[in-house]
Amino acid sequence: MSKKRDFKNLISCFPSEMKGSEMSINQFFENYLQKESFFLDKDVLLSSYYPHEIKYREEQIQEAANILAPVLRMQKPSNLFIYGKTGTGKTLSVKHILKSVEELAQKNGLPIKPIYLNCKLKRVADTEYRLIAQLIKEFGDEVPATGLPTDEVYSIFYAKLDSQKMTVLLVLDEIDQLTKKMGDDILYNLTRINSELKQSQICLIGISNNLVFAENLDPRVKSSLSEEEIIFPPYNALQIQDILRLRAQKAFRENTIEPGVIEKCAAYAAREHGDVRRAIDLLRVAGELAERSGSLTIKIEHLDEAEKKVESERILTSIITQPKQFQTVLYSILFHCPAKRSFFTGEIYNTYLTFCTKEKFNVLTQRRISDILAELDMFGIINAKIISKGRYGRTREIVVPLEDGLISKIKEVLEKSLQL
DNA sequence: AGGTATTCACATGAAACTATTCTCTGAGTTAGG
DNA sequence: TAACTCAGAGAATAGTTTCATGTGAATACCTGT
Repeated sequence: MSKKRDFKNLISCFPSEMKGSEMSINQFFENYLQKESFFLDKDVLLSSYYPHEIKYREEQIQEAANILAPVLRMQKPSNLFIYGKTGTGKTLSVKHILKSVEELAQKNGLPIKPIYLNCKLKRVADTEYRLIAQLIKEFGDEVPATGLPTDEVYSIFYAKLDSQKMTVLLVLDEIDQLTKKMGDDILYNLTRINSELKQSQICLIGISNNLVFAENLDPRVKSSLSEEEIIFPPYNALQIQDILRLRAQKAFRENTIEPGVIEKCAAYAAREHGDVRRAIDLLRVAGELAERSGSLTIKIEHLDEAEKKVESERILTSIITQPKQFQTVLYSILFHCPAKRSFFTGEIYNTYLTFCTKEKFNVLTQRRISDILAELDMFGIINAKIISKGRYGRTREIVVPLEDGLISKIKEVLEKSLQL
């Protein structure tokens, strides 16, 4: 995806009269090669990068390690629950611990199996069935994607798990997504697994970025799931600066970043509840933009530009991955934009109706549109606030917070996708 | 003037339905011995 | 008789519909001054 984009940008750098001439392409590539890149190692700034040390999380890691340590003596550790906003290093820290547990286990020949699953991944672990199916896969077996009763899958899993003595450390990342969709029966079943097993045991580690997640759980589940809890506080601006500097040192050549850039980048992220991932992403994009524009250093302008770009790209990608009806509804909203920026549910439903009849799409009920609007709000594409207009009813007041340029870009994308 | 009852236009919840994809099972069919 | 084919029953899942109930405050209506 991003490679494609890079390529497009490369091409658009040509003066148009040179396009198609082979000489100039060679020339261009040669120049490109000769010019020193900003980046020493771009991977450091990718979300897949795995740092050796995790700064400002020593305390939490130590605590988690204390709780999980009994596993090395083949005792069952308490189930653990980890809270913290996005980009506060939860996943990274847990993976870090898992890795060292795994290494130790391997060295000493202990039968410990750490498993990490992200419950948000669509079609991987976002339902009860798939979660168990994925676990079975971890044990090197396959189970059909559908057609089997869930209990059947459970018993296969039990058989697998109990076939030899072992301790499983099961990490469920974004566990709130699981219960949001399926209810907390799944968690209840998971916590009960241990009583079904004869020789093996399983220790659950739940990760959630919803701080009040456990509050609305079944009390039985809650007590057994969160025997221990760790909270990951958000990083403050200074800490983010420090982390960014560390990464930047590895990623960029010396003296490529102008003073103030890191500080501003950190400030952006601190504003977004201390999300470091976001900050790192921002820095990378700023670097790419600076390099492309031929600048010698990364300036604050590049950072500002990067922020816009990251945001609009986030929105565009989330739009194109949505189903047709979502796009249709969004198009109905944007239809009157930017002339009009605020709408009520009824208005949108009406434009949606006329639009659908005109294009011969099948029409959904208002009930469904209401849900779709709520979801669009969650994505941050629109701002929907429920207001009461007194005698004139209760409705969502929908505001489109996007810039005009982005709106027309989105419209373009939607028209292509809906084949208008 | 002040209080309360209504009323609107949806929001929100739960359950049921639809279509798709896939497995499992058992009856019927076929080919080889 | 073993192997193969194929239809039908059952499941999981995503997306949706149907039905029922909830809701905040501007207005209509009433009450007492």
